[in-house]
Amino acid sequence: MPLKLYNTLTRRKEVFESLEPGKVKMYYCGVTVYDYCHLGHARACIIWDIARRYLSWRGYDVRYVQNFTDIDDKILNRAKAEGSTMQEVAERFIQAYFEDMARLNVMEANEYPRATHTLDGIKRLIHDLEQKGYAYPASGDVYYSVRAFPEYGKLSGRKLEDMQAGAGGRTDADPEATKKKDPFDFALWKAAKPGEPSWESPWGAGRPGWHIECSAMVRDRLGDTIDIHAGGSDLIFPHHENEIAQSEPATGRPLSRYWLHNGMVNVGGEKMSKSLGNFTTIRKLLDSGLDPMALRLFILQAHYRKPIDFTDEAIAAVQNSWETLKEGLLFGYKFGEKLGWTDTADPFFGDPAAMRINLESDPVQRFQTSMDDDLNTSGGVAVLFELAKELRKEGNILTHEGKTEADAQTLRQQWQTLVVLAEILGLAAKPVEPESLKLTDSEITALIEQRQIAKQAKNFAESDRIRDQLKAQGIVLVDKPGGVTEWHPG
RNA sequence: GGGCUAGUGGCGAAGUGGUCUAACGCUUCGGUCUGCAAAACCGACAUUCCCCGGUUCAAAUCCGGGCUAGCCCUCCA
Repeated sequence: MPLKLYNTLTRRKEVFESLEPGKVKMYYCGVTVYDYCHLGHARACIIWDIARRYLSWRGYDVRYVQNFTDIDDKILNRAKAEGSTMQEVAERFIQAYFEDMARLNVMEANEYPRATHTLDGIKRLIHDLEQKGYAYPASGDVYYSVRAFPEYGKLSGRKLEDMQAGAGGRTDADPEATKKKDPFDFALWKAAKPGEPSWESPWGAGRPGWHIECSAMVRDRLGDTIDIHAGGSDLIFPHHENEIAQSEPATGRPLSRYWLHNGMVNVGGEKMSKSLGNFTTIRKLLDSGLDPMALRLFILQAHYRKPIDFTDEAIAAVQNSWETLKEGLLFGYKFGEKLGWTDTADPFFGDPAAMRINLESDPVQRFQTSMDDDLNTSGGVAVLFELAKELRKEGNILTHEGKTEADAQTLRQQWQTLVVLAEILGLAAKPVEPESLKLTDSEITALIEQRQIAKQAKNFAESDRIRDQLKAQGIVLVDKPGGVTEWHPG
Protein backbone atom coordinates (compact mmCIF):
# COMPACT_ATOMS: atom_id res chain seq x y z
CA MET A 1 0.00 0.00 0.00
CA PRO A 2 1.46 3.32 -1.01
CA LEU A 3 1.36 6.47 1.04
CA LYS A 4 -1.07 9.03 -0.33
CA LEU A 5 -1.03 12.71 0.51
CA TYR A 6 -3.47 15.44 -0.39
CA ASN A 7 -1.64 17.92 -2.56
CA THR A 8 -3.08 21.42 -2.47
CA LEU A 9 -1.50 22.07 -5.85
CA THR A 10 -3.57 19.42 -7.61
CA ARG A 11 -6.44 19.36 -5.13
CA ARG A 12 -6.39 15.61 -4.83
CA LYS A 13 -4.73 12.79 -2.98
CA GLU A 14 -1.62 11.60 -4.75
CA VAL A 15 0.72 8.68 -4.24
CA PHE A 16 3.80 10.02 -2.54
CA GLU A 17 7.04 9.55 -4.43
CA SER A 18 10.14 11.38 -3.36
CA LEU A 19 12.42 13.01 -5.88
CA GLU A 20 15.36 10.98 -4.68
CA PRO A 21 14.50 7.41 -3.67
CA GLY A 22 14.52 6.94 0.07
CA LYS A 23 15.05 10.60 0.84
CA VAL A 24 12.60 13.34 1.67
CA LYS A 25 13.28 17.03 1.75
CA MET A 26 10.64 18.74 3.81
CA TYR A 27 10.15 22.37 4.69
CA TYR A 28 7.66 23.59 7.25
CA CYS A 29 6.77 27.26 7.11
CA GLY A 30 7.26 28.14 10.72
CA VAL A 31 6.33 31.08 12.86
CA THR A 32 6.90 34.78 12.89
CA VAL A 33 8.40 35.33 16.31
CA TYR A 34 6.64 38.27 17.89
CA ASP A 35 4.58 36.49 20.54
CA TYR A 36 4.08 33.18 22.32
CA CYS A 37 2.74 30.35 20.21
CA HIS A 38 -0.92 29.51 20.52
CA LEU A 39 -2.95 26.40 19.84
CA GLY A 40 -3.07 27.07 16.14
CA HIS A 41 0.69 26.92 15.99
CA ALA A 42 0.63 23.84 18.18
CA ARG A 43 -1.60 22.09 15.69
CA ALA A 44 0.64 22.85 12.75
CA CYS A 45 3.84 21.97 14.58
CA ILE A 46 2.40 18.71 15.85
CA ILE A 47 0.89 17.55 12.61
CA TRP A 48 4.03 18.20 10.58
CA ASP A 49 6.11 16.63 13.30
CA ILE A 50 3.98 13.54 12.85
CA ALA A 51 4.24 13.65 9.07
CA ARG A 52 7.97 13.68 9.49
CA ARG A 53 7.99 10.87 12.05
CA TYR A 54 5.73 8.77 9.88
CA LEU A 55 7.86 9.24 6.78
CA SER A 56 10.89 8.20 8.82
CA TRP A 57 9.10 5.13 10.07
CA ARG A 58 8.15 4.30 6.48
CA GLY A 59 11.86 4.16 5.79
CA TYR A 60 12.64 7.59 4.40
CA ASP A 61 15.64 9.60 5.39
CA VAL A 62 13.87 12.87 6.13
CA ARG A 63 15.61 16.20 6.11
CA TYR A 64 13.29 18.56 7.97
CA VAL A 65 13.84 22.30 7.85
CA GLN A 66 11.74 24.87 9.66
CA ASN A 67 12.21 28.60 9.49
CA PHE A 68 11.85 31.46 11.89
CA THR A 69 10.72 34.71 10.34
CA ASP A 70 12.58 37.23 12.43
CA ILE A 71 12.24 40.33 10.24
CA ASP A 72 8.73 41.66 10.30
CA ASP A 73 6.64 44.72 11.08
CA LYS A 74 4.97 43.10 14.04
CA ILE A 75 8.24 42.18 15.69
CA LEU A 76 9.36 45.72 15.08
CA ASN A 77 6.20 47.16 16.58
CA ARG A 78 6.56 45.03 19.65
CA ALA A 79 10.17 46.08 20.02
CA LYS A 80 9.18 49.73 19.79
CA ALA A 81 6.43 49.26 22.34
CA GLU A 82 8.85 47.60 24.74
CA GLY A 83 11.73 49.92 24.06
CA SER A 84 13.64 46.90 22.87
CA THR A 85 15.14 45.76 19.60
CA MET A 86 13.78 43.50 16.90
CA GLN A 87 16.58 41.07 17.53
CA GLU A 88 15.91 40.92 21.24
CA VAL A 89 12.19 40.29 20.78
CA ALA A 90 12.81 37.61 18.15
CA GLU A 91 15.38 35.89 20.31
CA ARG A 92 13.07 35.79 23.29
CA PHE A 93 10.18 34.23 21.40
CA ILE A 94 12.39 31.75 19.60
CA GLN A 95 13.52 30.62 23.03
CA ALA A 96 9.91 30.37 24.17
CA TYR A 97 9.08 28.42 21.04
CA PHE A 98 11.66 25.78 21.88
CA GLU A 99 10.40 25.49 25.43
CA ASP A 100 6.81 25.00 24.28
CA MET A 101 7.71 22.47 21.63
CA ALA A 102 9.84 20.45 24.02
CA ARG A 103 6.84 20.12 26.29
CA LEU A 104 4.68 19.00 23.38
CA ASN A 105 7.29 16.42 22.40
CA VAL A 106 7.84 17.96 18.98
CA MET A 107 11.13 16.74 17.54
CA GLU A 108 13.73 19.30 16.67
CA ALA A 109 14.17 20.14 13.02
CA ASN A 110 17.46 19.45 11.29
CA GLU A 111 17.85 23.15 10.71
CA TYR A 112 16.16 26.36 11.80
CA PRO A 113 17.15 29.02 9.30
CA ARG A 114 16.20 32.62 10.03
CA ALA A 115 15.57 35.53 7.73
CA THR A 116 18.37 37.49 9.38
CA HIS A 117 20.81 34.69 8.55
CA THR A 118 19.71 34.40 4.95
CA LEU A 119 20.28 37.93 3.60
CA ASP A 120 22.81 36.79 1.00
CA GLY A 121 20.46 34.19 -0.39
CA ILE A 122 17.59 36.67 -0.40
CA LYS A 123 19.60 39.27 -2.30
CA ARG A 124 20.81 36.70 -4.76
CA LEU A 125 17.26 35.56 -5.44
CA ILE A 126 15.98 39.10 -5.93
CA HIS A 127 18.90 39.75 -8.24
CA ASP A 128 18.06 36.66 -10.31
CA LEU A 129 14.44 37.69 -10.57
CA GLU A 130 15.41 41.16 -11.64
CA GLN A 131 17.75 39.78 -14.30
CA LYS A 132 15.00 37.60 -15.70
CA GLY A 133 12.47 40.40 -15.77
CA TYR A 134 10.28 39.33 -12.87
CA ALA A 135 11.23 42.14 -10.54
CA TYR A 136 11.68 45.86 -10.81
CA PRO A 137 13.09 48.50 -8.47
CA ALA A 138 11.03 51.52 -7.47
CA SER A 139 12.65 54.22 -5.36
CA GLY A 140 14.46 51.92 -2.97
CA ASP A 141 11.83 49.15 -3.00
CA VAL A 142 11.88 46.15 -5.28
CA TYR A 143 8.61 44.63 -6.45
CA TYR A 144 7.67 41.34 -7.96
CA SER A 145 5.81 41.64 -11.23
CA VAL A 146 2.93 39.25 -10.84
CA ARG A 147 1.78 39.50 -14.43
CA ALA A 148 5.17 38.31 -15.63
CA PHE A 149 4.42 34.86 -14.21
CA PRO A 150 1.50 33.34 -16.11
CA GLU A 151 1.13 30.48 -13.62
CA TYR A 152 0.42 32.87 -10.78
CA GLY A 153 -2.58 31.56 -8.84
CA LYS A 154 -2.03 27.88 -9.58
CA LEU A 155 -1.64 26.87 -5.94
CA SER A 156 -4.58 28.75 -4.50
CA GLY A 157 -6.74 28.13 -7.54
CA ARG A 158 -7.57 31.70 -8.29
CA LYS A 159 -7.35 33.98 -11.26
CA LEU A 160 -6.23 37.56 -11.10
CA GLU A 161 -9.55 38.70 -12.56
CA ASP A 162 -11.45 36.92 -9.76
CA MET A 163 -9.41 38.64 -7.13
CA GLN A 164 -9.96 42.12 -8.36
CA ALA A 165 -13.47 42.44 -6.93
CA GLY A 166 -12.44 41.76 -3.34
CA ALA A 167 -9.10 43.52 -3.40
CA GLY A 168 -10.56 46.99 -3.82
CA GLY A 169 -10.52 48.05 -0.21
CA ARG A 170 -6.93 47.20 0.33
CA THR A 171 -5.28 48.63 -2.74
CA ASP A 172 -6.68 52.07 -2.05
CA ALA A 173 -5.20 52.22 1.41
CA ASP A 174 -1.87 50.68 0.43
CA PRO A 175 0.87 53.31 0.70
CA GLU A 176 3.02 51.29 -1.67
CA ALA A 177 0.33 51.38 -4.34
CA THR A 178 1.78 54.37 -6.08
CA LYS A 179 5.14 52.68 -6.54
CA LYS A 180 3.70 49.47 -7.92
CA LYS A 181 3.17 48.99 -11.62
CA ASP A 182 0.25 46.74 -10.82
CA PRO A 183 -1.82 46.42 -7.65
CA PHE A 184 -1.08 42.70 -7.47
CA ASP A 185 2.67 43.19 -7.32
CA PHE A 186 4.25 42.59 -3.94
CA ALA A 187 7.43 43.75 -2.24
CA LEU A 188 10.61 41.71 -2.40
CA TRP A 189 12.69 44.41 -0.78
CA LYS A 190 11.59 47.41 1.22
CA ALA A 191 13.64 50.58 1.49
CA ALA A 192 14.91 51.36 4.97
CA LYS A 193 12.86 53.64 7.16
CA PRO A 194 14.51 55.85 9.76
CA GLY A 195 15.15 54.08 13.03
CA GLU A 196 14.46 50.61 11.66
CA PRO A 197 16.98 47.83 11.18
CA SER A 198 18.24 47.57 7.64
CA TRP A 199 20.77 45.76 5.49
CA GLU A 200 22.84 47.01 2.59
CA SER A 201 21.86 45.89 -0.87
CA PRO A 202 22.30 46.78 -4.54
CA TRP A 203 18.98 48.61 -4.27
CA GLY A 204 20.00 50.60 -1.23
CA ALA A 205 19.63 49.94 2.48
CA GLY A 206 16.47 48.09 3.38
CA ARG A 207 14.97 44.80 4.46
CA PRO A 208 13.39 41.85 2.74
CA GLY A 209 9.65 41.54 2.13
CA TRP A 210 7.65 38.86 3.82
CA HIS A 211 7.64 36.03 1.26
CA ILE A 212 11.12 36.13 -0.14
CA GLU A 213 12.89 34.70 2.90
CA CYS A 214 11.16 31.35 2.58
CA SER A 215 12.05 31.03 -1.10
CA ALA A 216 15.63 31.85 -0.26
CA MET A 217 15.85 29.53 2.73
CA VAL A 218 14.46 26.58 0.83
CA ARG A 219 16.91 27.17 -1.99
CA ASP A 220 19.87 27.58 0.38
CA ARG A 221 19.18 24.66 2.65
CA LEU A 222 17.35 22.12 0.52
CA GLY A 223 17.86 23.01 -3.13
CA ASP A 224 15.73 24.09 -6.07
CA THR A 225 13.04 21.44 -5.68
CA ILE A 226 11.90 19.88 -2.44
CA ASP A 227 9.47 17.06 -1.80
CA ILE A 228 7.13 18.56 0.76
CA HIS A 229 6.30 22.12 1.63
CA ALA A 230 3.96 22.33 4.59
CA GLY A 231 2.14 24.99 6.56
CA GLY A 232 -1.20 26.30 7.71
CA SER A 233 -3.98 26.66 5.17
CA ASP A 234 -4.01 30.39 5.83
CA LEU A 235 -0.62 30.54 4.15
CA ILE A 236 -1.79 29.20 0.81
CA PHE A 237 -2.52 32.69 -0.33
CA PRO A 238 -0.64 34.88 -0.61
CA HIS A 239 2.43 33.46 1.11
CA HIS A 240 2.91 30.13 -0.64
CA GLU A 241 1.55 31.39 -3.92
CA ASN A 242 4.18 34.10 -3.81
CA GLU A 243 6.93 31.70 -2.87
CA ILE A 244 6.17 29.73 -6.00
CA ALA A 245 6.14 32.90 -8.06
CA GLN A 246 9.54 33.88 -6.69
CA SER A 247 11.29 30.53 -6.80
CA GLU A 248 10.12 28.86 -9.96
CA PRO A 249 11.06 31.57 -12.48
CA ALA A 250 14.43 32.00 -10.76
CA THR A 251 15.39 28.33 -10.75
CA GLY A 252 13.33 27.12 -13.66
CA ARG A 253 12.15 24.21 -11.56
CA PRO A 254 9.10 23.39 -9.45
CA LEU A 255 9.59 24.59 -5.89
CA SER A 256 7.89 21.64 -4.23
CA ARG A 257 6.33 18.42 -5.43
CA TYR A 258 3.73 18.27 -2.67
CA TRP A 259 2.06 21.17 -0.90
CA LEU A 260 0.46 20.18 2.38
CA HIS A 261 -1.77 22.42 4.47
CA ASN A 262 -3.35 21.93 7.86
CA GLY A 263 -6.77 23.21 8.90
CA MET A 264 -7.35 25.92 11.45
CA VAL A 265 -8.16 25.73 15.13
CA ASN A 266 -11.49 27.43 15.74
CA VAL A 267 -12.92 29.00 18.85
CA GLY A 268 -16.68 29.29 18.89
CA GLY A 269 -16.76 28.69 15.17
CA GLU A 270 -14.14 31.32 14.43
CA LYS A 271 -10.52 30.93 13.57
CA MET A 272 -8.15 31.32 16.49
CA SER A 273 -5.85 34.18 15.64
CA LYS A 274 -3.81 36.84 17.26
CA SER A 275 -5.62 39.64 15.50
CA LEU A 276 -9.00 38.45 16.78
CA GLY A 277 -7.56 38.11 20.26
CA ASN A 278 -9.30 34.77 20.82
CA PHE A 279 -6.15 32.75 21.21
CA THR A 280 -4.93 30.55 24.02
CA THR A 281 -1.19 30.15 24.26
CA ILE A 282 0.36 26.74 24.54
CA ARG A 283 2.10 27.58 27.77
CA LYS A 284 -1.01 28.95 29.40
CA LEU A 285 -2.95 25.84 28.57
CA LEU A 286 -0.23 23.48 29.75
CA ASP A 287 0.41 25.51 32.89
CA SER A 288 -3.26 25.17 33.73
CA GLY A 289 -2.69 21.46 34.19
CA LEU A 290 -3.50 19.97 30.81
CA ASP A 291 -1.22 17.08 30.02
CA PRO A 292 0.77 17.94 26.87
CA MET A 293 0.03 14.49 25.53
CA ALA A 294 -3.68 15.13 25.94
CA LEU A 295 -3.27 18.24 23.85
CA ARG A 296 -1.51 16.17 21.22
CA LEU A 297 -4.32 13.69 21.30
CA PHE A 298 -6.84 16.49 20.88
CA ILE A 299 -5.14 17.47 17.65
CA LEU A 300 -4.72 13.89 16.46
CA GLN A 301 -8.32 12.87 16.87
CA ALA A 302 -9.36 15.02 13.94
CA HIS A 303 -8.04 14.82 10.42
CA TYR A 304 -5.36 17.45 9.89
CA ARG A 305 -7.11 19.22 7.03
CA LYS A 306 -10.37 19.78 8.86
CA PRO A 307 -11.01 22.63 11.23
CA ILE A 308 -11.14 21.69 14.91
CA ASP A 309 -13.10 23.53 17.52
CA PHE A 310 -11.36 24.32 20.77
CA THR A 311 -13.79 24.02 23.68
CA ASP A 312 -13.52 23.25 27.37
CA GLU A 313 -15.63 20.14 26.85
CA ALA A 314 -13.32 18.83 24.16
CA ILE A 315 -10.30 19.38 26.38
CA ALA A 316 -11.96 17.67 29.34
CA ALA A 317 -12.89 14.70 27.16
CA VAL A 318 -9.43 14.30 25.78
CA GLN A 319 -7.88 14.38 29.26
CA ASN A 320 -9.86 11.26 30.07
CA SER A 321 -8.95 9.69 26.76
CA TRP A 322 -5.30 10.22 27.45
CA GLU A 323 -5.58 8.47 30.82
CA THR A 324 -6.72 5.34 29.03
CA LEU A 325 -3.89 5.48 26.54
CA LYS A 326 -1.37 6.27 29.24
CA GLU A 327 -2.33 3.21 31.23
CA GLY A 328 -1.69 1.11 28.18
CA LEU A 329 1.67 2.74 27.59
CA LEU A 330 2.71 2.18 31.21
CA PHE A 331 1.67 -1.46 31.18
CA GLY A 332 5.18 -2.80 30.70
CA TYR A 333 6.60 -0.74 33.54
CA LYS A 334 3.87 -1.75 35.92
CA PHE A 335 3.46 -5.41 35.08
CA GLY A 336 6.50 -6.49 33.08
CA GLU A 337 8.34 -7.83 36.09
CA LYS A 338 5.27 -9.66 37.37
CA LEU A 339 4.93 -11.27 33.95
CA GLY A 340 8.48 -12.54 34.08
CA TRP A 341 9.97 -10.28 31.45
CA THR A 342 13.68 -10.40 32.03
CA ASP A 343 14.79 -7.00 30.80
CA THR A 344 12.71 -4.61 32.89
CA ALA A 345 15.82 -3.26 34.59
CA ASP A 346 17.58 -2.71 31.28
CA PRO A 347 18.40 0.97 30.65
CA PHE A 348 16.72 0.76 27.24
CA PHE A 349 13.58 -0.84 28.59
CA GLY A 350 10.59 0.96 27.15
CA ASP A 351 12.58 2.69 24.42
CA PRO A 352 10.63 2.27 21.18
CA ALA A 353 13.80 2.54 19.12
CA ALA A 354 15.02 -0.66 20.74
CA MET A 355 11.80 -2.58 20.21
CA ARG A 356 11.19 -5.03 17.44
CA ILE A 357 7.56 -5.53 16.60
CA ASN A 358 5.76 -7.67 14.10
CA LEU A 359 5.10 -5.37 11.17
CA GLU A 360 2.69 -7.87 9.64
CA SER A 361 0.43 -7.94 12.67
CA ASP A 362 -3.12 -6.73 12.32
CA PRO A 363 -2.81 -3.59 14.47
CA VAL A 364 0.31 -2.41 12.66
CA GLN A 365 -1.28 -3.06 9.30
CA ARG A 366 -4.41 -1.17 10.20
CA PHE A 367 -2.40 1.68 11.63
CA GLN A 368 -0.37 1.91 8.47
CA THR A 369 -3.42 1.71 6.22
CA SER A 370 -4.94 4.66 8.04
CA MET A 371 -1.80 6.73 8.07
CA ASP A 372 -1.10 5.95 4.42
CA ASP A 373 -4.42 7.54 3.62
CA ASP A 374 -3.33 11.15 3.86
CA LEU A 375 -2.15 10.82 7.46
CA ASN A 376 -5.45 9.74 8.91
CA THR A 377 -4.35 10.04 12.51
CA SER A 378 -7.77 9.47 13.99
CA GLY A 379 -7.83 6.03 12.44
CA GLY A 380 -4.34 5.47 13.80
CA VAL A 381 -5.37 6.57 17.25
CA ALA A 382 -8.28 4.13 17.14
CA VAL A 383 -5.76 1.28 16.81
CA LEU A 384 -3.83 2.60 19.79
CA PHE A 385 -6.96 2.62 21.90
CA GLU A 386 -7.80 -0.93 21.04
CA LEU A 387 -4.34 -2.05 22.12
CA ALA A 388 -4.39 0.10 25.23
CA LYS A 389 -7.79 -1.13 26.34
CA GLU A 390 -6.73 -4.72 25.93
CA LEU A 391 -3.66 -4.08 28.06
CA ARG A 392 -5.62 -2.15 30.65
CA LYS A 393 -7.96 -5.07 30.98
CA GLU A 394 -5.09 -7.47 31.53
CA GLY A 395 -3.45 -5.04 33.90
CA ASN A 396 -6.59 -4.90 35.95
CA ILE A 397 -6.78 -8.67 36.08
CA LEU A 398 -3.17 -8.78 37.22
CA THR A 399 -3.83 -6.23 39.90
CA HIS A 400 -6.84 -8.04 41.24
CA GLU A 401 -6.00 -11.68 40.65
CA GLY A 402 -2.23 -11.48 40.69
CA LYS A 403 -2.05 -13.52 37.49
CA THR A 404 -3.58 -13.76 34.06
CA GLU A 405 -4.45 -16.40 31.53
CA ALA A 406 -2.91 -14.31 28.79
CA ASP A 407 0.49 -15.29 27.46
CA ALA A 408 3.29 -13.10 28.82
CA GLN A 409 5.05 -12.85 25.48
CA THR A 410 1.85 -11.99 23.63
CA LEU A 411 1.24 -9.18 26.08
CA ARG A 412 4.77 -8.05 25.57
CA GLN A 413 4.24 -7.89 21.81
CA GLN A 414 1.03 -5.93 22.29
CA TRP A 415 2.64 -3.49 24.63
CA GLN A 416 5.63 -2.95 22.39
CA THR A 417 3.40 -2.48 19.38
CA LEU A 418 1.46 0.14 21.28
CA VAL A 419 4.61 1.95 22.37
CA VAL A 420 6.11 1.93 18.89
CA LEU A 421 2.96 3.12 17.14
CA ALA A 422 2.32 5.77 19.78
CA GLU A 423 5.84 7.05 19.30
CA ILE A 424 5.09 7.67 15.63
CA LEU A 425 2.35 9.99 16.77
CA GLY A 426 4.67 11.52 19.34
CA LEU A 427 2.67 10.08 22.22
CA ALA A 428 4.73 8.70 25.07
CA ALA A 429 4.39 8.06 28.77
CA LYS A 430 7.06 7.32 31.35
CA PRO A 431 6.34 6.07 34.83
CA VAL A 432 6.60 8.71 37.50
CA GLU A 433 9.04 7.78 40.21
CA PRO A 434 7.02 7.30 43.38
CA GLU A 435 9.10 9.81 45.27
CA SER A 436 5.96 11.79 45.94
CA LEU A 437 4.91 9.06 48.32
CA LYS A 438 5.40 10.35 51.80
CA LEU A 439 4.37 7.13 53.47
CA THR A 440 6.43 4.03 53.95
CA ASP A 441 5.11 0.60 53.14
CA SER A 442 4.65 -0.25 56.77
CA GLU A 443 2.72 2.94 57.44
CA ILE A 444 0.43 2.13 54.57
CA THR A 445 -0.03 -1.40 55.80
CA ALA A 446 -0.84 -0.09 59.25
CA LEU A 447 -3.49 2.24 57.86
CA ILE A 448 -5.00 -0.56 55.83
CA GLU A 449 -5.23 -2.65 58.99
CA GLN A 450 -6.91 0.18 60.85
CA ARG A 451 -9.37 0.47 58.00
CA GLN A 452 -9.98 -3.28 58.12
CA ILE A 453 -10.84 -3.07 61.80
CA ALA A 454 -13.18 -0.14 61.18
CA LYS A 455 -14.85 -2.04 58.38
CA GLN A 456 -15.40 -5.08 60.55
CA ALA A 457 -16.97 -2.83 63.16
CA LYS A 458 -19.14 -1.42 60.37
CA ASN A 459 -17.67 1.97 61.09
CA PHE A 460 -17.71 2.90 57.43
CA ALA A 461 -17.26 6.59 58.04
CA GLU A 462 -13.86 5.82 59.54
CA SER A 463 -12.90 3.28 56.89
CA ASP A 464 -13.82 5.71 54.10
CA ARG A 465 -11.84 8.44 55.80
CA ILE A 466 -8.73 6.29 55.77
CA ARG A 467 -9.32 5.37 52.15
CA ASP A 468 -9.69 9.03 51.19
CA GLN A 469 -6.62 9.97 53.18
CA LEU A 470 -4.53 7.42 51.34
CA LYS A 471 -5.97 8.43 48.04
CA ALA A 472 -4.95 12.02 48.70
CA GLN A 473 -1.39 10.68 49.13
CA GLY A 474 -1.53 8.87 45.83
CA ILE A 475 -2.37 5.44 47.19
CA VAL A 476 -5.31 3.62 45.64
CA LEU A 477 -6.84 0.75 47.60
CA VAL A 478 -8.27 -2.31 45.94
CA ASP A 479 -10.68 -4.41 47.96
CA LYS A 480 -10.48 -7.99 46.83
CA PRO A 481 -12.81 -10.87 47.64
CA GLY A 482 -12.19 -12.45 51.03
CA GLY A 483 -11.55 -9.21 52.87
CA VAL A 484 -8.09 -8.74 51.43
CA THR A 485 -7.08 -5.19 50.55
CA GLU A 486 -4.20 -4.37 48.26
CA TRP A 487 -2.81 -1.02 47.25
CA HIS A 488 -0.94 0.50 44.39
CA PRO A 489 0.28 3.98 43.52
CA GLY A 490 -2.51 5.91 41.79
C1' G B 1 -18.89 39.41 -5.05
C1' G B 2 -14.95 35.43 -6.30
C1' G B 3 -12.00 30.88 -4.91
C1' C B 4 -11.68 26.46 -1.72
C1' U B 5 -13.45 22.98 1.92
C1' A B 6 -17.05 20.65 4.70
C1' G B 7 -22.16 19.10 6.91
C1' U B 8 -22.30 11.47 10.16
C1' G B 9 -25.18 9.57 17.36
C1' G B 10 -25.73 13.47 23.55
C1' C B 11 -20.56 15.44 22.15
C1' G B 12 -15.80 14.86 19.27
C1' A B 13 -14.71 12.05 15.00
C1' A B 14 -13.41 7.92 11.11
C1' G B 15 -15.46 5.77 6.91
C1' U B 16 -16.21 8.22 0.40
C1' G B 17 -20.14 2.66 -4.33
C1' G B 18 -21.87 -3.46 -1.58
C1' U B 19 -18.20 -6.68 4.25
C1' C B 20 -21.99 0.13 7.15
C1' U B 21 -28.01 -2.54 11.26
C1' A B 22 -21.59 3.05 10.37
C1' A B 23 -14.55 2.40 13.51
C1' C B 24 -12.49 4.89 17.71
C1' G B 25 -12.75 8.32 21.98
C1' C B 26 -15.71 11.02 25.66
C1' U B 27 -20.32 11.33 28.18
C1' U B 28 -24.82 9.00 29.98
C1' C B 29 -27.71 4.72 31.55
C1' G B 30 -28.21 -0.56 33.10
C1' G B 31 -25.48 -4.96 35.10
C1' U B 32 -21.09 -7.70 37.63
C1' C B 33 -17.86 -6.73 41.89
C1' U B 34 -18.28 -3.85 46.84
C1' G B 35 -20.61 -2.26 53.30
C1' C B 36 -20.69 1.83 49.84
C1' A B 37 -17.20 3.18 46.47
C1' A B 38 -13.02 3.40 43.07
C1' A B 39 -10.86 0.67 39.16
C1' A B 40 -11.99 -2.87 35.70
C1' C B 41 -15.27 -5.88 33.01
C1' C B 42 -20.15 -6.98 30.41
C1' G B 43 -24.19 -4.57 27.97
C1' A B 44 -27.31 -0.39 25.99
C1' C B 45 -27.12 4.37 23.28
C1' A B 46 -27.35 6.73 14.69
C1' U B 47 -31.80 0.77 10.62
C1' U B 48 -29.13 5.88 9.70
C1' C B 49 -25.23 9.57 7.59
C1' C B 50 -28.15 18.35 6.32
C1' C B 51 -32.62 18.69 2.66
C1' C B 52 -34.77 17.60 -2.31
C1' G B 53 -34.20 15.21 -6.83
C1' G B 54 -31.23 11.86 -10.11
C1' U B 55 -27.62 7.74 -11.67
C1' U B 56 -27.09 2.48 -10.18
C1' C B 57 -28.93 -4.28 -9.13
C1' A B 58 -26.68 -1.43 -4.93
C1' A B 59 -25.17 5.42 -2.24
C1' A B 60 -23.48 8.21 4.00
C1' U B 61 -20.23 7.34 -0.26
C1' C B 62 -21.36 9.41 -7.44
C1' C B 63 -24.22 13.65 -10.14
C1' G B 64 -27.55 18.20 -10.02
C1' G B 65 -30.02 21.84 -7.05
C1' G B 66 -30.88 23.99 -2.25
C1' C B 67 -29.76 25.24 2.84
C1' U B 68 -25.92 25.82 6.58
C1' A B 69 -20.88 26.44 8.37
C1' G B 70 -15.55 27.37 8.09
C1' C B 71 -11.07 29.14 5.56
C1' C B 72 -8.81 32.43 1.84
C1' C B 73 -9.24 37.00 -1.32
C1' U B 74 -5.43 42.09 4.41
C1' C B 75 -0.91 40.18 8.87
C1' C B 76 -1.74 34.97 10.21
C1' A B 77 -0.05 28.00 11.64
